Amino acid sequence: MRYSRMLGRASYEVPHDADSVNAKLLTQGGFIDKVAAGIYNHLPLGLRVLQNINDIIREEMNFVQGQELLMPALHPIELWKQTGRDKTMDDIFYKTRASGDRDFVFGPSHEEVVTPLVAKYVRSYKDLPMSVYQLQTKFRDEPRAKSGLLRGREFGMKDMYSFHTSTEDLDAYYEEVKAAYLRVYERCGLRAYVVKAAGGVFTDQYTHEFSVVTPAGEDTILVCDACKTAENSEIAKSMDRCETCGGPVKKEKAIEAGNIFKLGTKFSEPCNLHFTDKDGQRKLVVMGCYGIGNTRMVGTIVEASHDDKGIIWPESVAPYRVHLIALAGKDPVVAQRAEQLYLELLKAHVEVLFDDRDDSAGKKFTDADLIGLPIRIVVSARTLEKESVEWKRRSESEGAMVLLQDVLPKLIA
RNA sequence: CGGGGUGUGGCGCAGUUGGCUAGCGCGCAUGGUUUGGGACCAUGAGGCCCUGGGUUCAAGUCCCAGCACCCCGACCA
Repeated sequence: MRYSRMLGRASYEVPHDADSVNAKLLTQGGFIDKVAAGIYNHLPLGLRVLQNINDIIREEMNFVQGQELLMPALHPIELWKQTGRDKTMDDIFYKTRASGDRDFVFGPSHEEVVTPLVAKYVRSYKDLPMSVYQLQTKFRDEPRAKSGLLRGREFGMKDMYSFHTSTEDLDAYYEEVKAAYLRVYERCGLRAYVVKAAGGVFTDQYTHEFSVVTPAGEDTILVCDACKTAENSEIAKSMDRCETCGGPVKKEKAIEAGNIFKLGTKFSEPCNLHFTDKDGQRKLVVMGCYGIGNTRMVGTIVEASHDDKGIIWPESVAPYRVHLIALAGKDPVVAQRAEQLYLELLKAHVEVLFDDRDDSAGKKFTDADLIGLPIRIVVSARTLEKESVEWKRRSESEGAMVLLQDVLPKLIA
């Protein structure tokens, strides 16, 4: 991508309403744009990050036999009346009235949609277990949207729902998903811990949260590095030994980046989701649900991975791998060699952002640091004297010269 | 939903006890000089001063109401 053509540009001015590191850096870097409190445009650069995260999530959900589908964002209120959550979740609904005075809500979650859906197809124990997921936009009228992408009123979420013949089967699957979640965070460059949680509007018990350690976190957790588990400090007051393995614990600030619930028959009952078991008896399907806020992940990664100059994207989610900078000035040869290298990388399908603007070196370096792509490659008169480029990683302070002819092999290797 | 703060070109801000043509920096456009860590000079474009009422000869400025955004609480992926 040519930076001169891209929608969204780096800015030195800090938005006056940027209330957190992720809001500030993502806005200045041209990744997101605020439309209203908790509602954002995901610009081309930001969407690429989100898509990379989505790809990782998809791979891990597919690995645990999740099947991707897509449910609607608009729900007839009747679906929610079935479970009574039209009342209990009333305060977070965005509602709308369609012609004929029919009421709809913008889905804050999808149990009320997925359970009747699955009930249309599941008849026998032979149809179970089964699990489906989607990447969808959720709408929740948060009393206080804030912190950039960390708490929105409209936000992206991967929600998966699993269906089982017994609690034992659910328990086993739950552990598989827990492991898959930890892989998602690890692949996104985050240190996450499993935290036992108290539940919420979804269920009374059996829930775990995934907390990512970062100073910007709102929660304080007590973590155990030995077994990767943690306790919320509100629940486990002055604990100094890990409950699970007895190892030492330490206090950390953390962001909740996902959670999983054992729903049991809470939804299968009101939604009439039954199956016929081996013994010929009609029984309720046992359910679990599993959520990761994918848009929140974008913000979380920035909170966890930045310095005073800007974002430092982990390679796995970076919007482009290479930031190619041409310091050509009025020298047509430098411009041409940089252009040549850009085309060569493009042809080899290297994800490259090419700063082809007619701007000073300082501005280009500053912008590159802000945007935070993993590898910065500079082509200038100085580097070309040695038939080379300067190659510098965002995570390191010093670069090195690399021969032009070695650039592509080094990237592909 | 309680308490506090802010609203002025695209962005960040200033604007005196109400007063005359609403400023500054960044960005943008044109020309020129520059080019390895946020370049410089010149010229120029761009403004329902959040909205609606009111007070006044006169409102960006004062009063009332509303809306939006931010902060602190209660709630959450």
